[in-house]
Amino acid sequence: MAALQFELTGGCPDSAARTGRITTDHGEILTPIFMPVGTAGSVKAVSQQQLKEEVKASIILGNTYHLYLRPGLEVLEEAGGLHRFNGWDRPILTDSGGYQVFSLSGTRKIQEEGVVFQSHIDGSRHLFSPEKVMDIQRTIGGDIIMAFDECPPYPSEYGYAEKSMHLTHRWLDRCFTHFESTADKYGYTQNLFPIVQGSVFPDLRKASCAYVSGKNAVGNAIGGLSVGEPEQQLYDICQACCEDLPVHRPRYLMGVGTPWNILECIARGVDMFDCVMPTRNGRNAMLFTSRGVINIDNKRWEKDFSPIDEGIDCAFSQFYSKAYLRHLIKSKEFLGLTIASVHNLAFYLHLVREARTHILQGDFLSWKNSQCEILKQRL
RNA sequence: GGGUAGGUAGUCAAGUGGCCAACGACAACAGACUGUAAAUCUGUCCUCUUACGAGUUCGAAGGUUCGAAUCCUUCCCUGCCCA
Repeated sequence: MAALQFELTGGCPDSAARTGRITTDHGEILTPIFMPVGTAGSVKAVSQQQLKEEVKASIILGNTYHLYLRPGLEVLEEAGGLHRFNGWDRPILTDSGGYQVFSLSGTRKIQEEGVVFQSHIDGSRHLFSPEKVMDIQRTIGGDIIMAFDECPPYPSEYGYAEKSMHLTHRWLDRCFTHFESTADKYGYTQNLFPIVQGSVFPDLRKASCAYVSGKNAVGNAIGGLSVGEPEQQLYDICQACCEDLPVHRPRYLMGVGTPWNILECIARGVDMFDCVMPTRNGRNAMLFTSRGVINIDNKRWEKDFSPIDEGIDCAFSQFYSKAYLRHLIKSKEFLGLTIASVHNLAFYLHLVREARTHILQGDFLSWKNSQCEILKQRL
C-alpha cells in the first residue's frame, strides 16, 4: 500500500498537453481523465456495472457534504468505506464540500473556524471545519481527498477574492496538519490534494499556486473556475495555474466542463476533470456527440432512427436510436435517464482517450482545434 | 317520449353582466444547466406582430344591455335517470 504515484508518459511539442499514469491502491488511471460525479455515492441513473462496461470510467467522485448527511458516517464506517458500500472497487475521489460553500450560499455561514451549513434535507446545522472534513473523508475512504476550500462566486470583488484565498490557505494548513496526524482507515493509502483559488485575478492565482505548490502534495487542484466567468477567462486562468503548478504532479481542474472546455484545458496542461454536465444535462435531454450537441427533446429527432452516436465504443450509444431516446425522455421513462447519462459519460471518456492518443501521436493541437469546432455545433 | 346536468382555447377544467384572450393543470414547442438542494428550472402556447398593438373567440342563430363566456328565446349535441 503506497501513496499515489504519477508518471508522465508523453508530451506534446506544440502545447502543454501531456499523458500520464496515476497509480493508486485501487488501480491505475491513465491521464488525461474525466471522472464521473457520483455525489451521493452513485452516479445518478447509472449503475456501477454500466460505469465499468459501457462508460469505461477508471475513477469516480463522491461528495463529503452529501455522504455525511446521508447515509452518515456510522453507516459508511461500518460498511468499511464507500468502496465496500457502493461496490466500486476502482479509485474514488471525494470532494470536500468546498463547492457546497458556493452552491448552498443561501444556507451557510463562513467563519475562520469553518462553515456552518444548514442541511438541505432537514434544515439541521452542521459545522464543517478543515479538521472535520479530513475526518469525514477519512471515513468515506476516498483514494484522493480534497482540501476544504471556499469557492468564491463570480464575479467577486478583488478584496473579497483575496480574503477568501487567504482563508482557503489557512484552512489548507489545517487540512494537512490534521490529515498527517490521522491514519488511513481501511488498509489503503489516501492522498490529499490542495486547491488553488484566487477567482479571476492573475496575481492572486499566482500567489495561490505558489502556496499550494509549497505543500508538495502528490497532486494539485485548480478550483473556483466555471462559476460563470467568460470561457476565455477560464482558459487564461487555467493556463496560468498550470504554468505555476509542479510539472511532475497531476493537475486537476475541478468542475470543468463542456467537451471543448476539456480539450482546451488539456492543451494547457490539465490531467484530471470532473463535471456534472454529462449526467445532469443528459437527464435534461442534452446529448454530447462526436458531431455536436443535440437537444434530444427537439421535434427534429422524432423520426430519426439512427444510433445516438455510432462512433462511441458504448453499447448504449450504438444500440439505441435518437427517436427512441427522445420518446423515453419525453415520456419521463427512467430508462431514458440512464441511456442519456451512460452515452454522455461514454462520450466524455471516449474524448479523453482520443486526446491521449493524439498527444502520444504528436498531433494533439491540430486535432483539438478541429474537434472543438465540431463538438460545439448545435445539431 | 319525459326529466335532469351540461356543452369554454390541443385535452381536462375555472369563470356565471364590465377588472376576460379568458385562473389552473396537462400536453405541445423552445431555452437554461460546468467540484449535483436539479428525472430540475424558465419562456411560449387563439390568429397576425420582435414588441407596442390589432383582429377573431367561450355549441349555433337570434335577442336584451352602454357592455355578454356570463341574462332571454329557439335550435343542435352529450352524460345520467325514468318510460
